[in-house]
Amino acid sequence: MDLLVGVLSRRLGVVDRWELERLVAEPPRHVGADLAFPLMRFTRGKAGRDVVEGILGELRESPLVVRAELVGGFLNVWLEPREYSRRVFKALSTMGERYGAPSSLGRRLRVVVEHTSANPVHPIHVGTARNTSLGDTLARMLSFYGHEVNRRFYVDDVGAQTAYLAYGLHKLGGPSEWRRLSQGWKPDHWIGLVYALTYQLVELAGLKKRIEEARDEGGEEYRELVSQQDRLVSSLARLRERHPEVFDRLTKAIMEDPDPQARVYEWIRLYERGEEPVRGIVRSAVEMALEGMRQTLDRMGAVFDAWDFESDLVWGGLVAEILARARQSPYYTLHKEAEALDLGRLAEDPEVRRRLRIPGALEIPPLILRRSDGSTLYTTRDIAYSVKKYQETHADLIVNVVGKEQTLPQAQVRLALYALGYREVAERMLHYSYEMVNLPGRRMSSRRGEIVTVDEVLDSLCEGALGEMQARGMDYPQDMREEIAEKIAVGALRYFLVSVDADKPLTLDMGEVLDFNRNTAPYIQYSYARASGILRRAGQAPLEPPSHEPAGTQGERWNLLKLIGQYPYRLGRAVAELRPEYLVDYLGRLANAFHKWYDTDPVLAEEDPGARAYKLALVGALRRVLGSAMRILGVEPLERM
RNA sequence: GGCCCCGUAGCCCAGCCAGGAUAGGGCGCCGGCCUCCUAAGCCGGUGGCCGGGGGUUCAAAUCCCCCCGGGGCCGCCA
Repeated sequence: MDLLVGVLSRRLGVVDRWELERLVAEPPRHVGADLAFPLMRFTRGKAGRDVVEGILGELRESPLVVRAELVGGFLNVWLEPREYSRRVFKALSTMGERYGAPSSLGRRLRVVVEHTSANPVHPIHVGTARNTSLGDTLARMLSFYGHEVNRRFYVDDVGAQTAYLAYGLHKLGGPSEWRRLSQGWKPDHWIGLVYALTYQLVELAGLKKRIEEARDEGGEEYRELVSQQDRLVSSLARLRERHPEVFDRLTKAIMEDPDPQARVYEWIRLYERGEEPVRGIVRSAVEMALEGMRQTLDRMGAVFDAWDFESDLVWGGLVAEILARARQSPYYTLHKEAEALDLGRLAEDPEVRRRLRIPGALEIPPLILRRSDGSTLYTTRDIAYSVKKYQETHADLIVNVVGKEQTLPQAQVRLALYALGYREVAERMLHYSYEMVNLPGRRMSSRRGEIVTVDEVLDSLCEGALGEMQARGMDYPQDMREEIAEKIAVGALRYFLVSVDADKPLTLDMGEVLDFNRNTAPYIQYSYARASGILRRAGQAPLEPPSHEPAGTQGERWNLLKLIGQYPYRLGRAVAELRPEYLVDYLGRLANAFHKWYDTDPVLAEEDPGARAYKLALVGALRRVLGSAMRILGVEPLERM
């Protein structure tokens, strides 16, 4: 690959290696070559003939090439397996565990990856799990590649949701009483229940009032309100079953409150101003939720360098600073009496759109910064947060893993930053968007308390893995079986969630994920376990580069070797384009090539000592590459399964 | 209504940005392979107007235009 790109670059006068590298392809099977390159676009006209001859001549001189020819505009190259093998093993031995990463990075980038940032009022659900899987995988990819990565979780504790939660919790007593009531519950699950109950009860109280008022008039509106009430009541009835004591106490307390809705709105403002006791109550509530969420994130293998509280941006004055700047800005405007930025004009500049990656013809409505009651909006605080992320890290790239549905607000944040003079920040921000995760036949709603949590999904996957092990008669001790099942479950979920283009909606069919159907984490883990088994039985240190390569580096063995040699390029592309699914695709191919070879060419039964040593080294190389790519994807390599 | 994303076998997906060889995988279905390194594996078979139409090009799944279908966004929510 390096050779080919080098020769092409010289002969074609193309300086951008990346441009050439991306075009190097796998030739169709009927050709039988090892590498292919579409030359036709570079060699139009007669002048091309000399260039082609030059390329072919130079390639043929290399010890790495046995054959090179031009067919139908394609440059096809056949590699010399022994020489190729020598080079791959050399790279493996010099790079060691870092094989796959570049030996010298052009420039080590500082990258912020903000991900997950789930609302601290309920457990993490499967949609968020996609965010976590993508974000953590991107971070691992970049970090393995040699970049400096800073992983951040944005705690969205300002606004209506935490106010509802805190208001409800307050009605139940203080933190010690919360602990008592949540005995036997995972903290975030209990929090999620209290949040859903509080939200619906407050809603119900408001509804009752409106029904009272509309009673005399009757008619369509009245009937609509009553049917809304019926839906709420039946939803509440389902929630009561989960925890009758909490339900009864909350219902009593909230219904006694003359105007719960107004109380909650008041709490939003009080918290934003940082006033006690609301401040303390909200913080304790959020801490409790985070405690539970952290357990789940640990389970998924996602760790963070920083937990940034939204409220700190408000209390610390950064939000006020943004507002002050906005008032000085030519884009400042009043939108129906609320302070706003009119970014439409700025967004018309094609140069700005390009630099800030504003999609297509996306129209930019005015961005409200502050409600008429003086409280700020999420997006306003997000502008401040972006500034903070940059000020603390001076990152070259700030990746925000945020759902697709926030495309507009994300674009508004970048434009606002640009308009307010934070141009560097704006240009370095990347909205890494991903589509929703659907569940067949279920609509999730955290307000109704109807969500499918990551914990449930992992438990269920764990059970499935245990069942499979049982069916296969694995006689490992119980605790070992459970440990393996857990690693399979986490791997299966993470692998699945990053396996398809983030732009595509994903349907998480529990049956399908449990099926472990093909290019799945367990398939890869199984390959790793197989390779480990061979090396274990061989009882020797793997990856000693063989003193000589035996003849017969061909067929399945050759395919496997070629794939192992491709790891640096595959990983390089995945990192450059931030596409973890490339790695998933690669792992699937690699594991498949190994299984094919495994089935046709025994390692341990090989009688020729040189050949045996070589095969063992190949297994060792495979195992290292598998392990490396798996760890990047957050899939635990398993010695046995 | 405006805008964004998606549409490739019965089902799921890669390829599209940066056009090139006979459009690749997987699941499912049918049929094979365990006296031998883990059968969560391997082999064979089955299945495609690449949503539809037009255009650009020597060449279109890929680029442009129109249309259809699915999802999302357009809030003093997040």
